Amino acid sequence: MDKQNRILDTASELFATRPFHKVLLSDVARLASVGKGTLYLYFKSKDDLYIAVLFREFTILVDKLRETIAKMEIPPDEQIAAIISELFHHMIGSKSKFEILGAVIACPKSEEWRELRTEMWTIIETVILRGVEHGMFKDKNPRLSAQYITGLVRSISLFRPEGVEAKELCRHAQDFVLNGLRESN
Amino acid sequence: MDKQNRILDTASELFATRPFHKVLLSDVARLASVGKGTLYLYFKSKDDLYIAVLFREFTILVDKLRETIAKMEIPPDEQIAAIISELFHHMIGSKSKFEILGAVIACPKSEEWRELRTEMWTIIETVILRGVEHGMFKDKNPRLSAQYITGLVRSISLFRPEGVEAKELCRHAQDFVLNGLRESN
Amino acid sequence: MDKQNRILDTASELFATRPFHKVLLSDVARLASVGKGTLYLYFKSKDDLYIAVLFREFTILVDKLRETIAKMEIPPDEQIAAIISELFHHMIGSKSKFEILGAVIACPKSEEWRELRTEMWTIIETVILRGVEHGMFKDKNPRLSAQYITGLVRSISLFRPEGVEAKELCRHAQDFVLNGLRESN
Amino acid sequence: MDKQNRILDTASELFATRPFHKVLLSDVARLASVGKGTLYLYFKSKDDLYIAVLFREFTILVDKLRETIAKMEIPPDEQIAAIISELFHHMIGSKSKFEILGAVIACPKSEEWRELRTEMWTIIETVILRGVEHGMFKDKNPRLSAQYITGLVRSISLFRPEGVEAKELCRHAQDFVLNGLRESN
DNA sequence: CATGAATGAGACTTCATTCAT
DNA sequence: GATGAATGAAGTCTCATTCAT
Repeated sequence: MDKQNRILDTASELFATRPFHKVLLSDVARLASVGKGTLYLYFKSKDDLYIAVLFREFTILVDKLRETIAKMEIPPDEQIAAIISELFHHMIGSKSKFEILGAVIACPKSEEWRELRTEMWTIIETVILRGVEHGMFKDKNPRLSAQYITGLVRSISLFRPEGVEAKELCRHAQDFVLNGLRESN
Repeated sequence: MDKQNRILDTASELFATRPFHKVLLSDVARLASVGKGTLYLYFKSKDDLYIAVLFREFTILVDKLRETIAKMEIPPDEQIAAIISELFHHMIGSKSKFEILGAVIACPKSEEWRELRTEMWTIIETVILRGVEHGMFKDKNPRLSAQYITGLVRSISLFRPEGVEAKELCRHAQDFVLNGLRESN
Repeated sequence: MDKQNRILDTASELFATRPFHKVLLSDVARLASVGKGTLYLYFKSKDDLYIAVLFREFTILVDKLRETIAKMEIPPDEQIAAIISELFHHMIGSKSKFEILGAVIACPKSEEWRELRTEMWTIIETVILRGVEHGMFKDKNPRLSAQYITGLVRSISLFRPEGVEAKELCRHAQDFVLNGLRESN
Repeated sequence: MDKQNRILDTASELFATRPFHKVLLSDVARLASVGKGTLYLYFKSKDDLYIAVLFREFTILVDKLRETIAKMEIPPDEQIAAIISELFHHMIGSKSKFEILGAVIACPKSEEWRELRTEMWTIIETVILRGVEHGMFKDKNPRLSAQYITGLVRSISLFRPEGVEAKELCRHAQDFVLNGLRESN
């Protein structure tokens, strides 16, 4: 793997495990097996590296979501379920990503970021809208619902209750969301 | 006000506005109008102060929730709506709290913390359970639903979509949740 | 006991056990059971307290020596032996005093100090001189020999060799010194 | 000279001239013409630097002694005289070393230290033993006598009496010690 | 007299960043 | 491009000293 990616991987791991100011660039360099100066060949500063890490993490997630939707020709409710499953597993799959995605907040309001975040929600929103068109869902503001989904999944991924199987957890969330979306009466 | 609280207030304000390592203890001291050394009379270290701030912030929220429930003799669904409203306004009321509550994660798993988090969810859970008993809700795992609610509110508070009134935002979230909880057919 | 002496005792103990900058006035106050401000009623500063401690320690030693000589009407060589014994036991009696007496160096060259140190040596010198008058010793510079005695005792008190009885140690030193003093041929 | 030694030299100078807590690392850095952070590349802490300084100082002395003995094929009594002279001049040569050697006490009882101190005394002891073998000295415990010598020299180096030439001072000490060592009757 | 909460100057130390190799 | 020894600005924290009670 090239140096830039070795650095990103290492930094990703570290930023995920501890707060920003506890992540030392010397650690990043050592664990990535590069010289400390090398970091500065690829990233302007520690902040820059941090942003790059967050951006890559987030991009990966959005790409996954996009793929999930793209390759499935199935009804909207099943797609929502699939999205939730995807988000959920992405989160618990690498415990490390929690901190990072939680930190997204801290990110500057650069256009890039807004776009990426927006894209994530738009993907979900689109599915909901299809459901509404099919008369399957009823939602006056699908964009908000899209946000609910991400927030909700984040919550249970982060503070995963003990004694509940991942599968059951995921299923429960799917039911809750679909219930919330469905025309109730 | 006593010094300890002056310090907590100031620190709360600062930790909320900028990342941990950009918060200088000299600033905290100056803005709280106390000597730098005084901070150390009340808190062992910067980390300790940070944790104390988070804890107090969280405690305030849980207290509010507890009160909200206690003083209302109304049906469970309205209580849920009230809780969501409370959470939502608490969050957007002080933009400052976002960062802090988001950071709760970073907190050590001390008993205190687990208890407080658990209590918050238990308060919500209890209301849901009452709804289930009344035949109003249907929920196989109310604890999870409690978590959904907090996660969901967090999400829309943090990334509040433009062009949507707070009231409408809140209302939409209430509908979504109540829909999700209600026996759907 | 009055506060001033409680403070001196405590400080003496602490300054003896650790280097100056590791002795905290808050410790002194706590262990002496007085308020921190009280220290400043009796001593101008930390340095002042330190000097006072050293001075008292040293005064006690010189007083002891003076008494030892005064009450004995015995030959000079036995007096020298007695002095060595006195010094030796004073030192090992309170392990604590080592550090302090070693630190005498640091003391300002105030008259008081010079006088006290001089007096100690003069006491010993006088005994040697008597021995010389009796034809028992031969010494061209008894003041120096007096210094040898104190330095020599200090050395073996501080780095007391293992496996050697105190009594034997003392005896050996006495022999060495007396040998050194005696007209050798 | 390499940076580590520049730092040690500077620190040696400063620690010798003033008490520990009056030695500022910023001064050390400035006088050694290195950055403040550089100090920490070579020494873990201020304490560590201090210990390193003491150790080097002491090592130099012991090396000198060793050389003194090694290159002389002369009778034991002259060797003792040479040792005393060496110790004496080393001490008064750099007034600075007093404080340092006095502080040896404070040093942790690490093996290194014990060994070095032991070696110093062993060097002297060995010479005395040779004297005993030659029937020139009589000493039941040469190790103790070795300690006397160092303590005694320290004493007169530190509190050097006024009006006495260095040469005479040294000579007197040599006589005293040799007298003490010689079979007296 | 006695106290100890409060102070703040300034110490030690860290770590992002640079630059000669 | 790659390195890591060197840097020094700036942070956290300590502790002698003060002063209102």
